[in-house]
Amino acid sequence: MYTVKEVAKMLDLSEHAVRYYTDKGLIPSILRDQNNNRLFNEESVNWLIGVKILKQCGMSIEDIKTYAELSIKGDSTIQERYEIILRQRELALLQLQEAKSTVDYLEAKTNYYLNIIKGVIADSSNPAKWPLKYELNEVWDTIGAK
Amino acid sequence: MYTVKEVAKMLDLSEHAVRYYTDKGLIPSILRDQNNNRLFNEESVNWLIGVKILKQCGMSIEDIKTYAELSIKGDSTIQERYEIILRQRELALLQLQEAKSTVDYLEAKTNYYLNIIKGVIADSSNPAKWPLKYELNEVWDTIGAK
DNA sequence: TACATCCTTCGTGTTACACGAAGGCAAGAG
DNA sequence: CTCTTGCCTTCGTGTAACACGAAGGATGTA
Repeated sequence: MYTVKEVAKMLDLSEHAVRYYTDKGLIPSILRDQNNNRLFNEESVNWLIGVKILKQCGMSIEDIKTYAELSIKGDSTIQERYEIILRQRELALLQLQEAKSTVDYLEAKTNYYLNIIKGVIADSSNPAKWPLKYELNEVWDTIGAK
Repeated sequence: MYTVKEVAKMLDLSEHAVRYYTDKGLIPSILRDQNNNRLFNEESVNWLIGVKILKQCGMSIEDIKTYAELSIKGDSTIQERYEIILRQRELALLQLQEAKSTVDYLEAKTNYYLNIIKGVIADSSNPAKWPLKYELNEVWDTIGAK
């Protein structure tokens, strides 16, 4: 049996977050002691782990709750759960693509700055007047145009 | 000269977002007509493009504002801007790693469900009692353990 | 007994907008 | 010359997922 503080430390979550999850009904097996303090047994800890993982996958609290409720209902909901995970996977793939473009863009931008700092681009014409446009012309047009 | 509606459509932003950015001071060159309507010239549009890109890179409005203000100051701030972009690149790399793990996890989970649905795992012992733990034992322990 | 430490609930603050209300201005229809 | 339409404005509240702090109860120790 663990307290909020203990599970928070165990799972590297904030105590606020742990209370928030329990209050939102994401940990159905949560217990209370005689002073109304939250108590986590092994099952509750496992639920919390599941919630944490699905959150890291980008699922909203609402969706996680839906998914958890389906899990409780048992095998008859497996198809439905599968479809939720499928949709989430599609989202994750999109996010992966975006993360890649972002890294590419920022790499190009660091190189752009490195060149300026090293003096490779000696003539920075009129940067004070069009600072962002200047960068856009140099970097964004080549990278941001995909 | 473009109205809010026009730039919003041009850059695929919501009108709400465009007004929000101007109100936050991210578009210093923004103009107003005699009826106080926002008007965007080419410079303002370029600023807006820059803001949009940095937002996609995961920068907060505050950080974008800081960066924009440095840009206005001119060449003397190049080093500082470079360091901001460097830090942002580190963040982006982290996010890329997370995105990869998330995709991996969700791929494994879809396969897990596919196996169940295809009946490969015939004995689902006591899933109603430990639904999430069941999944955790099957999938998370292998993937989530990194 | 006093204090420190844990827990609780409750209420507000945060970010980056979304949304709707209420109203100003201009142009075309009748 | 009004009426409607359509754009724009500001202002105010709602949202997600917590963070944070206040106020207060129960417990343990000096």
